[in-house]
Amino acid sequence: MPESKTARELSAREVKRRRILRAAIEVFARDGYYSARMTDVAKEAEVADGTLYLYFDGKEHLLLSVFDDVLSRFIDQLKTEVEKLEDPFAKLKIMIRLHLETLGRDRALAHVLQIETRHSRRFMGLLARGKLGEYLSLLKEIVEEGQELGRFRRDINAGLATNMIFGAVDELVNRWLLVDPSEDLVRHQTPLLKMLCQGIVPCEFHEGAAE
Amino acid sequence: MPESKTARELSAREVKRRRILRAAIEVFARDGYYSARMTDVAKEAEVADGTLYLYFDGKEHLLLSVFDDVLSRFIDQLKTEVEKLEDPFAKLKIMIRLHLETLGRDRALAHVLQIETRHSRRFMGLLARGKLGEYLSLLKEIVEEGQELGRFRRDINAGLATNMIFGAVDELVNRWLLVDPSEDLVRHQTPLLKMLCQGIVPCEFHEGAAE
Amino acid sequence: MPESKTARELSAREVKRRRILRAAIEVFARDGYYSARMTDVAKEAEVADGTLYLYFDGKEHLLLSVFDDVLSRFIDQLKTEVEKLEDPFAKLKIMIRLHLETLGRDRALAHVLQIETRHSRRFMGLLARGKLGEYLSLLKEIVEEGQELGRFRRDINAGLATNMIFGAVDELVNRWLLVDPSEDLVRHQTPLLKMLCQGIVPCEFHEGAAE
Amino acid sequence: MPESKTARELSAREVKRRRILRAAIEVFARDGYYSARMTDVAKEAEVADGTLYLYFDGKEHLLLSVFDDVLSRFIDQLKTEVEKLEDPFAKLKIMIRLHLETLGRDRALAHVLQIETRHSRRFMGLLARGKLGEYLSLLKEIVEEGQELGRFRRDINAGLATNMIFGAVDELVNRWLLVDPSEDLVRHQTPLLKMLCQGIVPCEFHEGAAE
DNA sequence: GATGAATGAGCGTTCATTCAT
DNA sequence: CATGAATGAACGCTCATTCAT
Repeated sequence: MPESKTARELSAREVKRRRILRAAIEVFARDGYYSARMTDVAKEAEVADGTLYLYFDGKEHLLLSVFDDVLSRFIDQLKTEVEKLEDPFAKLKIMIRLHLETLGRDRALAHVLQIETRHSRRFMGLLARGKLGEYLSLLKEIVEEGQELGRFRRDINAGLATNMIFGAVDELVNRWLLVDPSEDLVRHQTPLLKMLCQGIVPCEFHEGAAE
Repeated sequence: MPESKTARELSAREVKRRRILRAAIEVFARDGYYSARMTDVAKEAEVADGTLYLYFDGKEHLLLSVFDDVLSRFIDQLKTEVEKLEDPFAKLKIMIRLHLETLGRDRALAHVLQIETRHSRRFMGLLARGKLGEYLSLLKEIVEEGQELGRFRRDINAGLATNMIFGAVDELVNRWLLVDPSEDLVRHQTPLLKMLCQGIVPCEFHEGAAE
Repeated sequence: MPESKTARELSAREVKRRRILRAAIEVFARDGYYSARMTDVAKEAEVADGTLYLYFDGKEHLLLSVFDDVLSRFIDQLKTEVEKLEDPFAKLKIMIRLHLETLGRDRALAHVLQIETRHSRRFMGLLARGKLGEYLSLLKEIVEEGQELGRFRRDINAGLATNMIFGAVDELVNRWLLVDPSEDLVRHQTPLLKMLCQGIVPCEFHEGAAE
Repeated sequence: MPESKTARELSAREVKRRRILRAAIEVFARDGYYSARMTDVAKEAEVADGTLYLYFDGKEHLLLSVFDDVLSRFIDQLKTEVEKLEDPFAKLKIMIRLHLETLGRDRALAHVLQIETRHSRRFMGLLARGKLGEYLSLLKEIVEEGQELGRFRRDINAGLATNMIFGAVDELVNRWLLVDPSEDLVRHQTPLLKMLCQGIVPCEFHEGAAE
């Protein structure tokens, strides 16, 4: 019976699924996850309320699916791009650029990923152990590879470095969303990368600052 | 009328206010802001439900007050400590240490500040324009002062540096809360500071990485 | 058009109808009428959801049909057996025996008939005016016949006697379902019949008890 | 704190509780348990929707409470009356009379007890193990006492006799509700009692019928 | 006839907030 | 000031039924 479904049928289902996810992004971004009503998501997706539940297990699962779906595609893209490169520094550069580009071109999505998905410990725990963890692993691998090649400092903890890089980028997106909504997010890419690589203290003072 | 209150009366009021705030921290941390019920906060504070509204304007104001109250005291402490110091680098160091210490000694509080207060754009906007903004300004001033003195790189954007520093510390606290709950938060202080100052790339490669 | 159907076609339809009815009995018994979902009945009957509506007008009609179908066959059987007998007492005996046997061999069915079909006045009214009324009439006829022949007391109201007999048997089935699920239902047949016939008071006290 | 409640306060609470229970009886009787909406019960009781939940745990608990409350009072009354009497036959008589009188004077209540509370196995199980079980025990004790005194047949099973008596009375109430709504329920008391005591077969035929 | 994806009306329950005491 | 009983708006989810294929 499932075999009788043609590719076109499956695709029709997927199309509707995407429409619902997109609607969820818009509505969650507009009203906030808690204030958003499922009926409004349905309206935005132009389906009946009940239809949402044919595609997702409930409101929370819908939010989780937005996150996973987007991050899955993002990670796939990232891997493709990263594989083309040799230099860990270049890899790091492309990761930051794609991160900023992806969110910078879709405010609603950025809003949902940065804010609405972080509303509870339980939910953040789910994310951390899911696709987000995968993203961070990818980042960490690049750092470690760079350390092995001697391109990145060997005396730093790779996990901590990953943490700093992600924290800096993440916070940048937050500022963009909350404080400078009109600015161009990607323009910070180069200066941020440079700062992450070189630190904020000139080399001649590294000794003193190392203390 | 308020003037007729004696110091002891005011203090009694303040004591109860603090008790409610502490109760809110515990309950919000335990149940999450949205799941937490005002009646449970009242129970924890050992006051009647209605009494909460004699001290705070509502649930959201209570959360906001937790944030502001804690941050106010934190900022005061910070200013006192920072004023004692001359070296911008030392100032930065003390800021990070106090940040990690303050949250590291109080998980419930950390949880509320890191997670529960970030549930919506509107709320985060409020925070950013409030005490959090003050904290970030303080941080930025230190960076700028360091730049003027030549202790920090002059070719970086102070705002962006502030962003990076805060993002790294903030993310570190997040990881501690969500992933390594048993670890000691403060032990990352020195390595993180070093990494922020020196970057992740050895000085000899700075040219290449600066690109 | 219906005439053009061959016997085999009708039979195929009837087979599916029966399969759905049986599925309904199982699912209603397992989950209760209100909690039962039509989709589960369909699944149990191995037909599509929509197919149910080609055979029955809806959920309530399905329940009603279970009742009517089973009772129709039961009444037919009863009439056949009763017709063979002359003695009203023997007729009463066979009725009680068949009643207990039929339900005693099919818990799911018993459950649906005893409990699920009695959930509302409207529904019970429908039943009382339908096949159940027919069953009670049959019972009443036997009582009246017995009275005419002098085998049953003439000074009792036939309707009331019918009521007592049915009530006693019905309640016996209920106890079996709810309290003694493991017991053998039919073994009560003889003692119950005897009690219905002779009462609970010894003949010598009938005068005093008649009062 | 609870001690500070005066008798008048407790009574005020109890008064409201009763008002809600009465409203539930009316609404459940009118619309049926499943169709009845809590908001209508609230409206009938002239309280806010939420108030219902300050007195009862939910819709099902409300129904259960109707049953338990009424039956508790009924059983208390029954015990009082029964204690005054010596003769088991007289005790049986008063039980049947009170049963028919209590329900006969309150159709809505009768409807809820007879029909709406019997909507599911789970619910009937709850009832059987609760107050209803207590009522049946009381009845059984009377039968057993009568057997010991030789007033009731010693060769019958007391449980089965209890079953017959209750079944007959219960079914009588059902008929009254569903078929003869205008009739007087209590007028059947004496003939029913007589029939239960003497059976439907004249004494001279008892031998043959006993078979 | 058979299918099963889509529909959308319907409701029990929660809980922040109020206000009479 | 403090209390806590009462309020009532708000909404996620279910599932019987329909109908295009």
